[in-house]
Amino acid sequence: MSQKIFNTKTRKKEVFQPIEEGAVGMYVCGITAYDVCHVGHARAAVVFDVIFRHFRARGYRVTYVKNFTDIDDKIIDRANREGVTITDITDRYIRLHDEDMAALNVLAPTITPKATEHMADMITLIRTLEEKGIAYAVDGDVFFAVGNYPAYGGLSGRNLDEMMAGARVDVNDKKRNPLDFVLWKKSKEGEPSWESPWGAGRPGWHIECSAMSRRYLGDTFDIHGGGEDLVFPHHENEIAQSQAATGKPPVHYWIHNGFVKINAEKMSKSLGNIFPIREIIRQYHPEVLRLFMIQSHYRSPVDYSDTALRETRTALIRCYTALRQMKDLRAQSGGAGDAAGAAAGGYAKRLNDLAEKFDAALDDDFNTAQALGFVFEAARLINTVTTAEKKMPAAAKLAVCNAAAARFAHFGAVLGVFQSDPDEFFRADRSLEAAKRGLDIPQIESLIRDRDKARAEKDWSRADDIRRELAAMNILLKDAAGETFWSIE
RNA sequence: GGCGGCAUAGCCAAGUGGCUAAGGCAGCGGUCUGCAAAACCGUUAUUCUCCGGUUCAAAUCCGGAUGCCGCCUCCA
Repeated sequence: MSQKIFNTKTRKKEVFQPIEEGAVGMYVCGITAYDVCHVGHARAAVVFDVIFRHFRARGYRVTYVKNFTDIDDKIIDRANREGVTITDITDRYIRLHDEDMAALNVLAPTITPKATEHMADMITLIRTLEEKGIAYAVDGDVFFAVGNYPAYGGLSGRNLDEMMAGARVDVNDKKRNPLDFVLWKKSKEGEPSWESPWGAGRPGWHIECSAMSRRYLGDTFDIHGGGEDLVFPHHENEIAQSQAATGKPPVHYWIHNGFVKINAEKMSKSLGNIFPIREIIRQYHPEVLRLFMIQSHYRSPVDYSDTALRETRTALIRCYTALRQMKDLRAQSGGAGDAAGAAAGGYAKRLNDLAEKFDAALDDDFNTAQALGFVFEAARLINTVTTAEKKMPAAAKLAVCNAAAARFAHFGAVLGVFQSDPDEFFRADRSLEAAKRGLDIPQIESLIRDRDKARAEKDWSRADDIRRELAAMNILLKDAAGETFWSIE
């Protein structure tokens, strides 16, 4: 089974052919470090994290580069407003970014370069373009001449004439063509600047990615990713710069993730509907947000809402419930179990089939939604064995659970979910929900103890009174063999 | 104005030429249970926005209509 990838450049699903057998070079546009990360960043991060994880699970050696843009107008604005240096700003938001990513179980990329640490690479690239007559300097600024690069527009499916007709381009007297874009920008008084052959200035936005991807992955590499909004102009310009400089196409496969909408509206500062990751995970377990992202295909738009997250939480609880049953069963009866018994029920084979289908779904353009379907089927299978199967011998159940545990470890490792111990997960979930509703956990647990006592004495009416009292607080009780399990809502 | 995408059950969401149209949430009936809950079983789209066409065969391909959305300006 070969990997397939939808390539933005050709708008087709293509069979992935790595440049070097068994290896993948992947560059993804990271954040501009001037504010905290929001749901949109979470989606991009999770999407490419799963791609990274899947490639590794399939045995590829992956070099995953994700940059930080740490010099930019927005950063300068913020630094000026706060009266601090741009490094104060970028250090702060890179740190917060790293915290958020860790919370979401996003693996650290192989290399996380910063623009400001690659000035020499950028200047070299711009000089090359200048020497080739594709860039021109005017009064300390350097522009890329789109007219001298005939393939311009190849990624986004536009051509120069159409764009000229569109006319929504900014007016700048220095540019020869309104569509020319800046490679190097002369610094104004008091702005951060770097020395260059064109005087003190700073790089344009697009050049950093051309320079850094080339530095770490070479003139041509396998995969370049980012949000769909980056297709034009950012990635279009990146291709133009790189290819004009090196004479080679920089990227074989372009992957772009879809946007997150908020309650069916575009997320924007003016609508005030930006949800920072750190705010969301105060309300929901981080795996809820993560599962929410992988429930749909990475290219479709997703609509974020509290209702959607609540439903996702219920689905995640379903999985953790299965994992908890499995854990309990394995704890009660240790050992290898009866493999023949597991095989007899057909369970071992079904688990095996599901695991194969799971991997195949991800091979097909990273279809996490489809893969998740098989995960839920596996969860049902576990529940059947642990709770519904009445006549199955314990040793056979144990063997199924052992096999299922290995499968779930794989699902979890690739999707980046199910990373908590089930008891830990429910504890965290209860405490989040209790905090949201202002409920007092020790008080709840004391009521449950009272009820357990009443039940032991077969005082059913007292037990039911307590159940009703707790139900009024949205507390749900589940009487199990030894103890009463509870959850909120 | 230019470029592109999407339309599948009450809701979310896979499926892109041919087995019974995944899966999740919600609902209903049952099993289990002191009562519950969870779990399991069954059930909820004879049909994939609409109209034409291609084909032995289409949700899936082609043409058209309608509706929604994104990009073209900083943006994951």
